[in-house]
Amino acid sequence: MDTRDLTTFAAVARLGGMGRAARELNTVQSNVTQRVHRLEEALGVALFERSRSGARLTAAGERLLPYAARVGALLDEAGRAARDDGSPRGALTVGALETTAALRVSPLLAAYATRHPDVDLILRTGTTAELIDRVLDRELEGAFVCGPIVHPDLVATPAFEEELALLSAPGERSIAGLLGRADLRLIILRAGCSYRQRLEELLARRGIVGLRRLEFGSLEAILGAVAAGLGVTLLPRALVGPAWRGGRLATHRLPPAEARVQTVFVRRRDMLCSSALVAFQKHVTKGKTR
Amino acid sequence: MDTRDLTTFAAVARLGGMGRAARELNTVQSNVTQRVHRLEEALGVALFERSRSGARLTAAGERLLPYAARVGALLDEAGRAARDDGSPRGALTVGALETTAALRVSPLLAAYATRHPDVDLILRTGTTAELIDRVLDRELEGAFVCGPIVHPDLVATPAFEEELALLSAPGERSIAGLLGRADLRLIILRAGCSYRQRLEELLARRGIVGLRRLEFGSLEAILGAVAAGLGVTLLPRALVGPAWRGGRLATHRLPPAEARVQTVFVRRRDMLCSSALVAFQKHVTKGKTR
DNA sequence: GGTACCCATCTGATAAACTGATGGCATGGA
DNA sequence: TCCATGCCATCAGTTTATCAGATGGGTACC
Repeated sequence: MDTRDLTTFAAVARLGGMGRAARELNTVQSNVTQRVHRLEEALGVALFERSRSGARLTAAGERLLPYAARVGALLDEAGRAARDDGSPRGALTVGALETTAALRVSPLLAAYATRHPDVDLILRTGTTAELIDRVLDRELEGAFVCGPIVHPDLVATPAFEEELALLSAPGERSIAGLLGRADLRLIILRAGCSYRQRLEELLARRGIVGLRRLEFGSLEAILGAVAAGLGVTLLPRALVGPAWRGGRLATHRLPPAEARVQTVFVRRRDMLCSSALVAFQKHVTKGKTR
Repeated sequence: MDTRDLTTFAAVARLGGMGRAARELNTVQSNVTQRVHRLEEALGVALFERSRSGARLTAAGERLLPYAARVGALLDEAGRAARDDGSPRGALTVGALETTAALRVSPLLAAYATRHPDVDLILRTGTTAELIDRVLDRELEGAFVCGPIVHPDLVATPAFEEELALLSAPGERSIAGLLGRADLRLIILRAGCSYRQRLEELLARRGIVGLRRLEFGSLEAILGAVAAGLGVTLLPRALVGPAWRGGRLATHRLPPAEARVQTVFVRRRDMLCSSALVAFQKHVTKGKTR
């Protein structure tokens, strides 16, 4: 069973046809047909049901498909393991929540980049759910997400602890007074944001439901909107930097049980830790205890 | 990275030379050289240190080697998964302790063979340690061994419960009297036998250490030796069948804490369960509750 | 009854792998 | 010292595998 036969097989399965797979693989249809045939002959089972509209996986094909991906991932990992001589280098792709990226990761990356100049750092941002999907798909070696995370294929290590606070325009001093306003609106970063859910739970516990939502694409935009009196938001308190302190924003502290949120670093349990990643995790831990 | 490149690489690593690998792979040395070269070029690292006496793995080669085995195992498993349509067939290779094989597995296999005629059953015997090694090496799909087994890569399910008994030649009625004899010898099956250790622990608790040991290759030989008065042994009580009951052997029952031993069925956690194995485990469970 | 799209098959061209021979090199024995 | 041995690298010729492109059969849809 050849590696390329498997990737060809996977492409046919994914695209639902040999011709389409051929186009994607930059080859011709007859070639794909031949590879699939050879794979079927080697296995002794039919992998596709051919029809006028393309090729559909048989039961045997369905069983084989996950292995194609696993073999590919394993070969990838083998290459990285062989190349990785213990000194961090190459690309390190990690993910982070936008808030974590803004608040914690920048200084970390700066120190890391200085210490390990041979590593090309790539930082992707997204919501907890998006980042976890990407870690599971091996697009990211790891990610900072909103904890706690319990997943059989993931390892989570505590990285940071944040204190969330309600932010509003200045003027209202008490949370109760703030939340009592009829025209209250929630300002959130994006649809799947972990803090959005926390904010809604927090309000629900106070009997407030069904509020209007405003969605903004960046943290600065959110803070600006809050300062302009468009609504309230829930964000790490430390995120409100000096530029926003001087009376432009009001920060309402919450009881510890609601305020504290842990940011964890997750990675696939079965995936090789590159030296670059090991060093990165060391930096994170060092930064935490410091 | 090609599959054959990896197997070639593994052969060179194992045999310590390209020429030797070529002989094993039924090809010529120049070919092996070429494959290794290509692999090294693809990875960008040297995998072997060439010398007059052969080829030795570099650090990068050491890191790559385990992946060669893993990829091979995964491809194997992929093939079996694709072929396995849910109805048990093909080869099923399991292991068992000699005592378990004699006492429990034979009737099980008979019933299983009748129920699933398309399965070629292969039973290997050995000690617990040997069998576990073979399961870990994927030479066996599973094995009956002496429990309890705790291992991160293995799953163990209880299969049988045995009552061990001290066996001796007739004449001595009490265990104390039996063990008090100065010329006492232990008769054991083989070096790594799990019951041997239990027997020695049992004697040690009674202050008896440093006894002579006799080693025999088969259960029948052991029972014969015991009957002939050569020494004592520790075996499942049920193993002493009718042929040995009529006064030729004395069975000394032990307190439950020492007598009870559980036989478990172990298999690799990460390995595909073939339909033949699933059906086999079902038979085992059925036999247990019956 | 075209037309479009699908897969299977065939054929010649191209690329890759394989074989066998050769050479360099170090070692160990006569 | 010299030869035999065993090792790997390299090269050239052959065989094999892979590829691209064309063709044909089949079905669905217009």
